[in-house]
Amino acid sequence: MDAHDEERPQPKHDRREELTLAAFHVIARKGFEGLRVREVAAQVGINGATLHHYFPTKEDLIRSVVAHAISRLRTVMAGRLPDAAPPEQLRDHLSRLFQLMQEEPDLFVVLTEVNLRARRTPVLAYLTEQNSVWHGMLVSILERGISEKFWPSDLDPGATAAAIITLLEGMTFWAATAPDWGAKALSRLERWLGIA
Amino acid sequence: MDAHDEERPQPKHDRREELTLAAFHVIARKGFEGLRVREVAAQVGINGATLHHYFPTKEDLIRSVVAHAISRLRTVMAGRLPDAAPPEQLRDHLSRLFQLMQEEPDLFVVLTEVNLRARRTPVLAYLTEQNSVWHGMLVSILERGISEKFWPSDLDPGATAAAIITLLEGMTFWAATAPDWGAKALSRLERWLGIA
Amino acid sequence: MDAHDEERPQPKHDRREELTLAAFHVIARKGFEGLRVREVAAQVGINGATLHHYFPTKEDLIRSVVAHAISRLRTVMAGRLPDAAPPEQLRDHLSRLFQLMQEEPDLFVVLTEVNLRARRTPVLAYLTEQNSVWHGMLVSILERGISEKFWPSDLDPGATAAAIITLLEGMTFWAATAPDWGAKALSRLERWLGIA
Amino acid sequence: MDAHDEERPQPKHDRREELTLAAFHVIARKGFEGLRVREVAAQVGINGATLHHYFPTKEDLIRSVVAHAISRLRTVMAGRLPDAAPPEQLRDHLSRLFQLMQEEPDLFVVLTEVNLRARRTPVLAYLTEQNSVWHGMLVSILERGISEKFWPSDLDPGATAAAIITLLEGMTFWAATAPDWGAKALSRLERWLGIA
DNA sequence: AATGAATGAGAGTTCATTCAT
DNA sequence: AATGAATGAACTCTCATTCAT
Repeated sequence: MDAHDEERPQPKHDRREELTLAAFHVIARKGFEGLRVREVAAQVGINGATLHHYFPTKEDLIRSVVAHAISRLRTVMAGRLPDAAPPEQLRDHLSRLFQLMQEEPDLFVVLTEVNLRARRTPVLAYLTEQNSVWHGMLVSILERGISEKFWPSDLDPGATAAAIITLLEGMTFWAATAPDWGAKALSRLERWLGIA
Repeated sequence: MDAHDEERPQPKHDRREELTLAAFHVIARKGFEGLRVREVAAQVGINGATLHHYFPTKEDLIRSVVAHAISRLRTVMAGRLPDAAPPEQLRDHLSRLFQLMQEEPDLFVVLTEVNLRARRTPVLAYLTEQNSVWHGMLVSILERGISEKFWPSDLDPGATAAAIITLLEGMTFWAATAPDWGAKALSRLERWLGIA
Repeated sequence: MDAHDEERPQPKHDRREELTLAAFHVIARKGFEGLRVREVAAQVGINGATLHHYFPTKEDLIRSVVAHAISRLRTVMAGRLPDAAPPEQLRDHLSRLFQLMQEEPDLFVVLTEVNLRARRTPVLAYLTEQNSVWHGMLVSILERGISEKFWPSDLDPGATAAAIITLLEGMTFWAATAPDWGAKALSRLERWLGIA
Repeated sequence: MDAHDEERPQPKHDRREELTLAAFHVIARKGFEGLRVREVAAQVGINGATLHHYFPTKEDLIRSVVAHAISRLRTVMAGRLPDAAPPEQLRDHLSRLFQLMQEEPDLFVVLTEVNLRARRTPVLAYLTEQNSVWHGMLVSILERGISEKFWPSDLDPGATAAAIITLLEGMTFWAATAPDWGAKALSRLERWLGIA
């Protein structure tokens, strides 16, 4: 009796999502260089012109992809384990990110593309700010850990946060190419941080 | 017979270099997405059609850019201080790379672009192999350092090399965006490695 | 049975008029070149598809606009002062037309557009015939004026009517651009006709 | 021996002219509404893309057409008979314009199209200024004629010039539709001006 | 009566590449 | 070696129109 209820959950809003995801995967596979609105439309099974019904402009579509990628990342990055000890929080954070890299390498490919593009398209510049937020979050974890004596007081939180981010950022490249190196680099980092 | 040889040292070879460099900078500024052969030609002061005399195909031009970028990198990466102690060698290696990032950020922007592209264009795949060479070089330095008691024997050379590479690779993004963070991350790494 | 008749006087006929007027103003502002059915529909507050309920085709809409413009013109051109002397009739005719130009310049802009288009769209060709009617009307006034000795017998009614029409037609362009020149030209004409 | 000299007088500059003329005729036949760059290119026998080699943009092509039309008009309007008496000058001016209308009705069709468009495209607004120049020229002829007693002193030069322009402007419409009316209107005007 | 979704035909424009000179 | 001219294929985007609901 509710069998056909599932056939179409959100009759029309689906399309925007479908298109965004399709574009997302095209970018992951071919880069911005290889993004063709017609292909995206075709993958969803609609006419190329119809895509413009949902995204007036190619840039609008791209913006939607970027928003999707960032929100996907943010979901995972969101601070968890609020009551745990700082080292535990940090390890949790790193392992969750690493797991995401394994499970959704495309996400990081796209984010890298976007990062590169952000340098020239000011509209996407707020993506760079995202890093500041990330940095701030790590610093606060580290500072708490220092004040709670988990880490020595001569550990510079800012520099350490920068090192963590830099290393993770670098792993992006490897996620697809040489995943084992990524894992090794991460475990090495965790030992340096004393959270292995 | 060699009197007029000095009049024009590399009459035409110059042009290939000029074009390669021009293309290099266009890619750094606008990415592969924004590379137009006409613009490259114009920057050198020749007609777009003439470019095809030197590079029959756009891909040929790109290949030349990639070769240029890699050779530029290799020059700096080439092992120096053969007689120095391993920690010294490692520090020298890192500082030279870092210096290059400061002085020629474009080089790393282009390398990142290429890296991304290498995933889909098999022709450029050999760039990835380059990383293996780099990794091997670091491993050999580390192994020598361990055997000479500069580093503890439980330091995994492979993982540490991976961490170093990953962190440096990640710095690429920051070279232009937040150079100070890069410096901080590097000094943090050097302290971890005990070579600060 | 007619109680609820007053609730909505012309339920749907209104819409046709609304749309016609909206299209009329779009043409006046942007010409045929800039006429978009969607914009017309939006100005009336309905969906673009709905417009096709009232006007199956864009051409149908245009035809309605033309009909509207002509009927508007005809209302003013309709012979008045049937009992007045011919010069009086002529002056009345001219001044009424001139007043219309001042008050509704859009009407003449649209008519000019239509005139231009009529040359290629035979459907609108009957607009040109309209001029014949106009010409005939002027000739009859002039002939009556000659036979009643208001004008000399050597005044060629056909040529004079043609001159009047031509001059008024030319004023169309000026109505918006340089209204004072139009007034001057008209008073000059009236003096030539001895009806100033 | 010089037979093949005539084959190609201006090897390349021809094309711009060819294209301008082709576009000119398309506009005359179908209006701005019906101007398609591909058709223009085809009429000259070149690929649609090649047109952009000469006119980067459709607007550039249109501008060239407008410039052509205006220069064509100016050539004829240029003051001649500098030593003749004012009435003679005026008659010459009118008859030359009328002749042009007969011989090149397309020119006036295009000019009307442009005039209409000038109202919305400010770039073409200088076309309207052209009328001021024309008006000034007529005023100076009339003023000279008045001071030399060819016309009564109560003839308002400004108003008369406006009437002349207006009437000629109106003839534009008729040039193609009903040429005989144009001729009649003109002769009527000449009699009013006493230059018949 | 009204709509959102969808479409096909085409528009202007871009671009790497070719070719005659 | 160098060029201007030319091209074909492709791209994004527009728009009147249709259709199921």
